[in-house]
Amino acid sequence: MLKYQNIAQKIYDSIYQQQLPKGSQLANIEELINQYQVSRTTIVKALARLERQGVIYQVQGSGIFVRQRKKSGYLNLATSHGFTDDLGDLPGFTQVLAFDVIRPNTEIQANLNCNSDEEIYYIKRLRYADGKIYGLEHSYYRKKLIPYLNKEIAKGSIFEYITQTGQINIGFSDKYIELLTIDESTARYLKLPVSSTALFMHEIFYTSAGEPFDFSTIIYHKDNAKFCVQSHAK
Amino acid sequence: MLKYQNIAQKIYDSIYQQQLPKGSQLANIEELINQYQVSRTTIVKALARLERQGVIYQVQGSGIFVRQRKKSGYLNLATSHGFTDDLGDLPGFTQVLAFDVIRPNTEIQANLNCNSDEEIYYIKRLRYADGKIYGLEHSYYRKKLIPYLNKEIAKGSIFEYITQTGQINIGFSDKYIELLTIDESTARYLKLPVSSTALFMHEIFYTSAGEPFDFSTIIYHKDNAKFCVQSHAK
DNA sequence: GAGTGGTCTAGACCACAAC
DNA sequence: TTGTGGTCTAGACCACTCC
Repeated sequence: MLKYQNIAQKIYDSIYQQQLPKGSQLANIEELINQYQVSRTTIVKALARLERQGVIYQVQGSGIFVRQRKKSGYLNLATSHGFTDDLGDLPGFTQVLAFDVIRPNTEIQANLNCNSDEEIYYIKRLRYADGKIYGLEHSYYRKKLIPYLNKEIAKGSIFEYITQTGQINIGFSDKYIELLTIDESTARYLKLPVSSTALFMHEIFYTSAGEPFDFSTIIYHKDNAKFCVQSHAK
Repeated sequence: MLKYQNIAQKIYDSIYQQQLPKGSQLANIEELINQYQVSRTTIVKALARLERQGVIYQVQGSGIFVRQRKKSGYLNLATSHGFTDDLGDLPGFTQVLAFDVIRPNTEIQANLNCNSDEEIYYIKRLRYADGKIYGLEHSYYRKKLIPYLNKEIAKGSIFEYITQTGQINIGFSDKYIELLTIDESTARYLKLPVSSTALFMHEIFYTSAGEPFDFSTIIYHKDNAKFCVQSHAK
């Protein structure tokens, strides 16, 4: 782990171990340099990371302060890798409805930037959080980039699996959100009336080398899914 | 304007002037150092900024590449200051339904971190984009932090006004998103049936000094509002 | 004016990719 | 092995806040 990441983590931990309320002032940069025995640049970089994550904010000429933590139960769209990752505060559960290797149709080809003969994992899952139906997800993973998956892994977090086994380094993602009217089949899964309105998310995840490896669409239950974006102008 | 911001802007401009397609490789860091006659750190910082904005991605050992631009018509939740700012590609229009100075109720006090006797601008606006009803917005601004506003300014972009007049430096924001069933009054404004489902956003903007200055709730028209988040793991 | 964050430099060295 | 991005250092100086 890199120095600046390490220091960012330690500062983060100390904030939440001490349960510092929003607005609390942290040690200044000079003190942090002494405390961690690194150069100024490294401290500044660690702080920039925490600022981007919504943990702190810095005020020139004044100090470093703790930012308000996001409300519990809201999925952070900027930092989360989908679902399991960010709802740690709520007990989750996943039901795998389909797990197959398929050939991509033109929509999938366009989103994953692949040919029609490439092998693709297709996974359909129903997600629960806090005992409630959270969303219905259709995912497509390129087998070429993720050589091994199975139904058991799909019950948990695929992202956790592929990153921890070193198969994939996640780089960046594009997420598109809109509302749609659900069809009969989706309505059955979400236990909602046909023609209900739901939040629809279309997302593509790329490796750190810039290759798309996951295309997913998720239809979220209108009453149970909530989202959050904490951003910073700097 | 700071060097690294300036360079980031120039690189950004050159990408879109040349209409470089996604995946195009840019000059390497050494070349950029020569081209702009600055230190390595400054180039790296400019590139980090562009990467955060979703413009480029960098691959260690390989190069710097142009990222896919977000689809047109989707409001970028991570970078936008609401509405006018980010839908530059679509013609917009705003109808001001109310413009008053009020005293905050407890909900507004909690969100703006102020007392019950502080003066607050209350602005109710109906937003249009591309000729369609986009959303109904209720905004609360602290008069203490934004001394002057009027109905004319509210027809345009309040954010543009307060930043360009130097009244406010925007620091960061919290946005919360969920779905709700609209009431009769909202339904009339949005020209939708009562009990339609709509996307509801609750947002708070803070100054760079960490003071909340704007609390807004927006009910977006289910058929016309679309959103996007481009994020980066680094 | 004293204190605090932010920018910038020049240069060394590390990590990863492509050949 | 070479080229490329990424990290880290020590130190100078700038910009802003608060007293």
